[in-house]
Amino acid sequence: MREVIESLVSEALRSAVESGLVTLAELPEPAVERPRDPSHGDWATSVAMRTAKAAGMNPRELAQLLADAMADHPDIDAVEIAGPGFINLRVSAHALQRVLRQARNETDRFGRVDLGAGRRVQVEFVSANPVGPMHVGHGRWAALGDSMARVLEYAGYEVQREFYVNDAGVQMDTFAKSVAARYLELCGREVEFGADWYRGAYITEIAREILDAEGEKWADADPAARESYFKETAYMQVLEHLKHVLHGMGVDFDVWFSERTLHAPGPNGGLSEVEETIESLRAAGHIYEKDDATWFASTPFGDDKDRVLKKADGSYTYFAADIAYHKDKFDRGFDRVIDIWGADHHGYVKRMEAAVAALGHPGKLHVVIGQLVNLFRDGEVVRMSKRTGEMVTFEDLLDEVGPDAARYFFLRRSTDQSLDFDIGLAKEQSNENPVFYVQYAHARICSILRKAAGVETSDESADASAIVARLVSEDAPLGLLSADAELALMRKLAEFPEVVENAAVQLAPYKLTRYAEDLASSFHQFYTQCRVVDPDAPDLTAARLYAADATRLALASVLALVGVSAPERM
RNA sequence: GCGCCCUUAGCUCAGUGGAUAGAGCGUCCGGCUACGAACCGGGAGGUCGCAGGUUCGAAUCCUGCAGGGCGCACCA
Repeated sequence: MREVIESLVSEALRSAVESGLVTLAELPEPAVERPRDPSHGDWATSVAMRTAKAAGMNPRELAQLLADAMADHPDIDAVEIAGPGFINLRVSAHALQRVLRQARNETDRFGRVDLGAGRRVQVEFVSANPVGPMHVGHGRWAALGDSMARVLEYAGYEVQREFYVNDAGVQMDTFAKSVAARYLELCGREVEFGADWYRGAYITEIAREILDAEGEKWADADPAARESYFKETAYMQVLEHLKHVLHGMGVDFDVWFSERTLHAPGPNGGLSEVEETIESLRAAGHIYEKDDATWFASTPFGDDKDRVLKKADGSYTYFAADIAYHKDKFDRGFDRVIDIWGADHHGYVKRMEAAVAALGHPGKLHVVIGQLVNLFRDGEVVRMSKRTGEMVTFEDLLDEVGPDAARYFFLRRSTDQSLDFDIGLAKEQSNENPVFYVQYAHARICSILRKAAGVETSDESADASAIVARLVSEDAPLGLLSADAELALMRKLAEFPEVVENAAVQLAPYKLTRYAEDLASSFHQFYTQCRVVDPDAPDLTAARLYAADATRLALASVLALVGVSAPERM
């Protein structure tokens, strides 16, 4: 619809200039917007005010000239000049009926836009260290990344979801030592704990599982062999656990990328990817040696200071591996790479962008910073402490509130806003809970359809699509839909493609939950004001069933983008 | 000290340089003998943190200040 309005305004400007009524050196942007106040119509343009000075006219005079040129379009019902020179446009019922038909005919493709044109984009998210359970922040980033991927797919991109596994480095050694120590304890041995070792209860659980499976045979084994075995075994257990928990919320990754592969020697004992990456940066003149270390000159790309890649002791920094990882991503042919990081990593953004630019892909990396989650229970802050092990994990939360509520709540706020998550509210099946509000609208529509078809709600064999196939007719007289609530519902449905586009462009899935609530609200109002099934008015019933079904499909689509189920009964 | 994010109704938050700044919750008042009341309608509630600037026009852009969060490693 936006395109229609924009071309309408541009056309009016062009013809005004061509006919000599207005003198302008160049045609301005149409400056089309959605008025905040519905009484100002469906669309408005401020182009007359922006252009008045250049045209040497007063804004209202110019506006009137343009308005006259737009009034005859079949999608436009009314054109008004308002305030200092706004041109307000009201969309015709004819155009709104076309939207209803689109929603019905395009079903689960309604609202798709082609921003991506098949370009390949990778979304990397969660990437929790494989040494312990995920916290609720990881849950938020999981919901965020997956929904972003869904909406990008809907917007015409080819999307890959990836999880970067930090399975190299000292934390893995610490992890192995910690598990081994608990194992020895379980075998009744005296052990001494390092100050920085992991002490969570899950460490003991992993140790116990190894004990149960293998007995005490590792107690007297060579310490190095024991640690190495425990590292791999515990790592695999944690990795499977991560996959399991994420899958429980409907998040499945295409690729689990191991950091170790970046350090492994290349074919025939050649350079590792990390080494290769440094050499290619060196060839491009971005590397120098100082104080026995190898440095990346990141400041020319906007970083605060240069960064060490290879330390004086010969080992590589995490950053070096991360550059190699991003080189690997671009070598795999992605046109665009999106990383979702926790707020505690935001200081890292500049250097990573610098590295990507130095690799020859400036501007192709987009880092989204996800703010943290504060847990509440019925209004009280849930205090958590890693030290005491007093902690609500992502898995705990998912078990308690379920995947629909978890995903929905995680996506209700903009990314750069920290999130207050109230466990009590998420579980509540009441009008205070927005998940239920939206799902209820969907279930209610399905109920109406069952009613109209004479199907009992208890009859589980009849699903909505089957009922609709024989109940809702393409010939429905949509011209009968003229009540305020009916038109408002149609207008809200017409917004869906714009919402998808905004959510995709701005990488902002929270726009979807907002829209879902708006659409549900428009439907509930329609339901209250307009009786759908009325045996005395078969034509009106047919038209309203058509509108209800279009809404059902749009609600299902937006919930699918959020990753939340659309139940037919609740 | 430096950098990034945040500050909008009692609470939680929307708001693309546009018109009288919105929503949900809470609060007060109403609506089921018709399709699901897990719903709907109405009222009260604001110094958009503060101060300058930019312009036809600023919650939005720029500068400074205050408050809050998070970072500033040859850690990962």
